[in-house]
Amino acid sequence: MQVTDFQQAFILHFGEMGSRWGINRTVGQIYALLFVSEEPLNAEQITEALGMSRSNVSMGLKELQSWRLVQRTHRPGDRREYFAAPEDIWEILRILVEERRKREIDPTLSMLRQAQLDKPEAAADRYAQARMQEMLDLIELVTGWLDELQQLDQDTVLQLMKLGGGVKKLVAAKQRLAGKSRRNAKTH
Amino acid sequence: MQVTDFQQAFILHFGEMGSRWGINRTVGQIYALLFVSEEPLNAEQITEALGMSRSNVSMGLKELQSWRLVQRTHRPGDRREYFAAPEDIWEILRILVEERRKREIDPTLSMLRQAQLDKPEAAADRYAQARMQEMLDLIELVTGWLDELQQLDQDTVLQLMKLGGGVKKLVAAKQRLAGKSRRNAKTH
DNA sequence: CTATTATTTCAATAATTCTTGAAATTCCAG
DNA sequence: CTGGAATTTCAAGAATTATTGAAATAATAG
Repeated sequence: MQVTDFQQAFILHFGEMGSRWGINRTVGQIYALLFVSEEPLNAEQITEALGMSRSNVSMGLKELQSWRLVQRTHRPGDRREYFAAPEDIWEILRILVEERRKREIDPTLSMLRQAQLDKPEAAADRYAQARMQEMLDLIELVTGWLDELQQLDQDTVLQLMKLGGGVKKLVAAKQRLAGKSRRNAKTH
Repeated sequence: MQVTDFQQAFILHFGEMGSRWGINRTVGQIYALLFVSEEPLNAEQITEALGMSRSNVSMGLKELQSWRLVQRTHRPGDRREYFAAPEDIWEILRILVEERRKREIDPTLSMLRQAQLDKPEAAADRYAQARMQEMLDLIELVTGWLDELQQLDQDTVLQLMKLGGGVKKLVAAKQRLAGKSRRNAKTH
């Protein structure tokens, strides 16, 4: 297996961006290669295409699997494993959001929730706790919303995004309706 | 300056998460300290509170400034600089989104756009180009939408997020209206 | 100006992360 | 089973990144 110059530019870019994305160069390159390859590739092919060691490829694939970013397949009469990026790019985005959230946000959520169980005496600590509460509320709001977006069908999300700033009118309209029907109800 | 145990838990957590967030331990700790401190702090206070070297604090503050995540202030009759995290946590989120986008996404957007200028002959390259186009379209859709969200006033965003999955009905309603008014118009 | 304090830069070294080849393990056809 | 191919693990070395103290620079009070 040999990569073309056209593919190479993409692969090298992903390798270099890798460090900013929290993966290493190897992992970035492997993923880029799989992403632009029409057919699944086995480890040997990846090794040859990228010019890195076989063990490095093995570790890189392992990491990509822990991210759920590659699918494993087999060819009949061939006991080697073949790897591919998911075909659907929305699926890739969904997985990325989920995994990054699990690694980069959830641990902090736990810590922030834990901190709210305390009942600090000192003024400095009470201020700190209030700040942490603000952070916790914001993260819960945003991640909760992402959860709901993920439940939606793709077309609704697409329409919402294309709507862009136009969503303001819709939300305003909704507010008026809600206000009307709640005029005699208890607000919370 | 000395941090309390309550603050310490938060600071150490941010230090450890730093590597996952693409900043180093030092920078994470400095930011955490500023975030939970009611008053702005000078470099000397930070050094003492976190038990790291003065030069490390200087570099860390420099990096946080490049992220626009700290504000510099002065006290009358004191020529030292004082640093603080922005008061408004939405502002912090907005800046984080902007800066991460600038560092983690924009370079890739450029590369993907560049790749679309090619007119590859080989089938493999044509497939690769199509995949890059898919990626480009998705990133442009999402970042374009984030841009529009940032233009909106905070209350609208808050309402939208609280709406959660309920946005589906709204979008569907909007679709019906649009369909009606476009029935005799050219679709694009 | 000058002395003193505040801040930054920089080169060294400490710490961490990445990459590799060799060895160990797993897998399966025969 | 057994032998060889496929894959993973691991320890060592390479490369990168983080941290520090010392020196240089900048800022300002007197």
